Amino acid sequence: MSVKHGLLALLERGPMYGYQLRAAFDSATGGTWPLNIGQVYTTLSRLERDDLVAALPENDGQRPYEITAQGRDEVRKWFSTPVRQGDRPRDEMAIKLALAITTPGVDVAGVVMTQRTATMRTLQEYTRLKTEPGELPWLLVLDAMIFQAEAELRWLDHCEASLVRYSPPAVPAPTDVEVPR
Amino acid sequence: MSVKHGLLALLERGPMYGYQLRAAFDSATGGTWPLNIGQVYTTLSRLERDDLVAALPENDGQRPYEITAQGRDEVRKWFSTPVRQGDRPRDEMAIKLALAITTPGVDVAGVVMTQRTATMRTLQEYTRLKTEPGELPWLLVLDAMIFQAEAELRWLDHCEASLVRYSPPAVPAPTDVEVPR
DNA sequence: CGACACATGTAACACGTTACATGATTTG
DNA sequence: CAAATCATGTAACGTGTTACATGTGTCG
Repeated sequence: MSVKHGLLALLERGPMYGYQLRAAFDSATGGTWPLNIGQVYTTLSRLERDDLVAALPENDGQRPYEITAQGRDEVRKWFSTPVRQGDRPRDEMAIKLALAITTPGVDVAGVVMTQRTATMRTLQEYTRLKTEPGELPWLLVLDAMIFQAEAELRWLDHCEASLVRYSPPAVPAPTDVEVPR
Repeated sequence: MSVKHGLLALLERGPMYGYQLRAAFDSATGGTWPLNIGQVYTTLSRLERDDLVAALPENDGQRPYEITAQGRDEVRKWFSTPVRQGDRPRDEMAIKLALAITTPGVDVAGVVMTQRTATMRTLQEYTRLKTEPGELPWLLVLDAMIFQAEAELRWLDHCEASLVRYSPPAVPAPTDVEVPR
């Protein structure tokens, strides 16, 4: 529902057409989740169908939309309702790890390490982006991504530690035992 | 793709039928993202179509599926490939906040506060669940949720602080100024 | 002119959710 | 027997992605 409500919120600033909406969305979120132009049009059609936006007369090949009263209601509701845990999509990494543990023949530590490397790289890229100038909304989005990536790293480390405790190494550490010869 | 790959990974333990798969998935993830039974069947059909699983002969009204060699390949690939930032769904809260800032007439601090309360409650529930016994996979999933919620809380506080700096209160704090009477 | 950006749209597909229909088995 | 649980499946819908088709305007 992020795209639907996002476009709707953008239209509260005034009528806009598809391309403008995409540009505005991408700019507000700093291009973190670039919007496919095709989806803008399909979403606008659905919003129009539900009477949340209305098409204005075509002009110069451009087809601006304006938000309706019902659309404004929807936006107000969106902003005043928190995102609940149940609304969120499944956390793929959490699922992957949970299943990796109980799937025979999977190198769980490897899975953790691979993800750690990838997330680390992502975090570095975000940190680099932080040094560049930007508007407040985009800076906060960036911070959200950074906080999230840091949390994932902490979690991965925590998992690594738990796994060691859970399944001690199959091959014991070498000791000073007499070897028959 | 979490469901598709999740079911596939479960089938590596041995053939299972729909109901078993749902139970196994829910148990592994501690019921955090309960699986709709309808989706299990539609997903199984698609997996069968793609030759990642094969249906075994029906028995007692139960229709178990077994994973194919191609399916095993897919699972191996899933476990050895990290979840990239671009794979993740859009962060609805981040989008909401970014747009709230630039949408006229929105009480941004209110949006932050509402979310903070909701996330706080969620975190408390997770902390309570932590005190109950559980298997390692589910405990780690729970930890992932906790780390995530904590990160969101930190982010929300960070946003609140940034917003104060960005737009100082319209009504200045009361001072000891002479009031005409 | 040719390439590129702007602009709109459609079709097909993947994934996920909900609701519904159907039947077998178990249990109070 | 009636209700609940187990078990399978289908249909319809919502959301999102990709690819494709089409046309206009601008600029080197």
